Amino acid sequence: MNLRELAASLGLSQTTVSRALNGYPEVSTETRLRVEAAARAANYQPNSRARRLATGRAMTIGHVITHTGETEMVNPIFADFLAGAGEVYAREGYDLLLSIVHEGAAERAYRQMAANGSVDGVMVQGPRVEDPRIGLLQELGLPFLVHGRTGESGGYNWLDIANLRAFRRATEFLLDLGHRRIALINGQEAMDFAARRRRGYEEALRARGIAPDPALMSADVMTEGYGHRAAANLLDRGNAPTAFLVSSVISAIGVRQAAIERGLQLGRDISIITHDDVLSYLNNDAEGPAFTATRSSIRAAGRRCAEILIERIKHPNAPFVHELWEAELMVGRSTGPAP
Amino acid sequence: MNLRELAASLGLSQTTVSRALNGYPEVSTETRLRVEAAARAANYQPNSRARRLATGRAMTIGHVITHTGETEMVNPIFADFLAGAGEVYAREGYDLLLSIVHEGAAERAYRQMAANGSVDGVMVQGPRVEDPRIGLLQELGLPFLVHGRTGESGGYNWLDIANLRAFRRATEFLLDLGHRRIALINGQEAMDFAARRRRGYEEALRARGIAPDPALMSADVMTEGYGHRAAANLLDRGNAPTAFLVSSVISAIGVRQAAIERGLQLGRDISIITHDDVLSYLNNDAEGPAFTATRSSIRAAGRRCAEILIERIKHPNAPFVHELWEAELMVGRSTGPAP
DNA sequence: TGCAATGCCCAAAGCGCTTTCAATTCTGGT
DNA sequence: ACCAGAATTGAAAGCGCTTTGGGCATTGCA
Repeated sequence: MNLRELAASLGLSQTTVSRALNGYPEVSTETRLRVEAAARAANYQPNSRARRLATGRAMTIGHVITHTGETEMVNPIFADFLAGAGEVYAREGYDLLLSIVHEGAAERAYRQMAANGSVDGVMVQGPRVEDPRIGLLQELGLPFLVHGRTGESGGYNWLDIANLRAFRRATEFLLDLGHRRIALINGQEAMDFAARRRRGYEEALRARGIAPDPALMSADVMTEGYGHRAAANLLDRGNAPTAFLVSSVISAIGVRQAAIERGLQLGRDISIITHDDVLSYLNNDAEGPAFTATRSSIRAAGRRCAEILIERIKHPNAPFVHELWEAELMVGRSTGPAP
Repeated sequence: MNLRELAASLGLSQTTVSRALNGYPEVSTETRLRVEAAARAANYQPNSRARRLATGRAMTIGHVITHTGETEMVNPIFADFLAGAGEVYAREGYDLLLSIVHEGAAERAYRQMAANGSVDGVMVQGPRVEDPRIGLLQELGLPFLVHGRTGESGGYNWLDIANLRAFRRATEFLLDLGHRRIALINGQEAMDFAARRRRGYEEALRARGIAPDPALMSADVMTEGYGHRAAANLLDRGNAPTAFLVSSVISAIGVRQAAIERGLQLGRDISIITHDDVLSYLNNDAEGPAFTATRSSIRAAGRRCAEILIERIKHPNAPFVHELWEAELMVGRSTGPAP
């Protein structure tokens, strides 16, 4: 059933039927009701391809997700972020076009989306300290929103969590507990969030007169194995750290495992603070938080990011939106006074 | 730049330009080369909205992912599955339309995709033993492929792993090591894969004259917390199991944690076998597999599923494809003789 | 040389909507 | 009874592409 047939069956023009269904005012209430009833009865659904061509809007938002490096790893937090954003898209009538490509192919993916007209805007995730995507998208004139931000955080919309403050705060918390040798198990520091977290960590140490020790810091893609490996190395040396600051729960699980294998008890012999994105399948909250953590829901971020992006698409010339979310510090059972 | 302008700039008709770019034979090689060069120079990209309307094909595949139950959990294996499928889609020129909805809203999502014409086919993941989606999609006449299968596995395409055999094999492996009290920490048994795994487990036990003990079996959404809780309960009772068979690495991490908290050493005091979907961020292989596991890459499955689905879209009347993959049993450090 | 078969290209008709512009009918005010 | 203006409705022109149905040269064959 298409519009023409529906119109014919009602003895009306396509124009009127289209207007009635799209809520235009110049249709009498009586006809509108008749049209709506008929549409429902016939289970009429406007053809989205035709509508998109006619309106020039794609009613679609693009997410380009890159997998990193040799491991081809897909960051698992994307699933929860997408779930949050997807909720809002569905509510607002937008589709979500997902493109998972290797890092090097991202630029082509964006260019294609822009030239193609298959999306009205794109979501940018996991920005690097210097990220070519920002400039590219500005040049392409495609509305976009960055979850996170780059060093240069001026001329575009972003939503970020206060990574620096979160990690400074977490470090201070450990310092207050008497820890002096605190390790940082960070994500890749080319990523903006990781660079900020490191700065927060270093600032807190320096403020107490402790010089950051490069030997206590590592940075890599945040898998469980990486957490395990990095912690094992540190714990097996002389002068091992008494506390770990870890950038993701997944890596923190590896760190915990390394500690346990060495007979160390969490919260007594060793302390761990992790950043917790509140992933649904790694609930840190189950029976009281296992890990002390800086916490901020990635899913909630996804929701809000979608809202801001849609707002931008509707009003491309509105002033830029910058939203900075504080992470909360949740005290769990993985921290305690320095031994 | 659109087709008309490009054609005008070349002094050719739209027809010829369109044919030249789409590889139709009735264009002279000379003109084809001229057209291709001009298109490249002008960075011409056909408008996908117009093309879709004209061809009637959406060149898009829909994935409807449901989140389950109260926790609103998004199964993390979807990210890797999508990455695999996405590779193939990109290669074949298809887009991936992702819809993440609450379970109850899935039917509407499918109906809309079908009525709307926004996709050429859909991928169905995580089927239940009886899954209404199969019948719905058959009725809607939308090409689809099921990753997994249902009890009724006849009239549709699917790709599945041999869940029953994998878990029978794993159980036999534990029995051969002398274990007699083996716990099953399964996924929700309304899900087809979990039901089959349970049958494999029970078959293996019965074949050795051991009656399956309901007290040793549990089934739930496979989070880390669930694994921890279930294992803790079993270990704290009298007559605790000496081995665990776990349906996902994430839950297995919880099980391991519970064991360790009780001073048990993996592979000596307690054995764990898990199913490993080879998630990129939970590499079980890092420095020799930590867990003994039945293993099958979800990403490889995603790739193959995409291929089969696209094949189906191209040839809707081809005979049904059923592909059953064996999972391999990888022996790691988490299993040993019964104490 | 004549005629059918190719080869190559074009005009125009869709695809199924939205939207502009115009026409018609109804009002209310005079 | 007459007319401006509001209220409704329709015809038709796109949106930018693909594809059908020719048309005109050129070639191959008798």
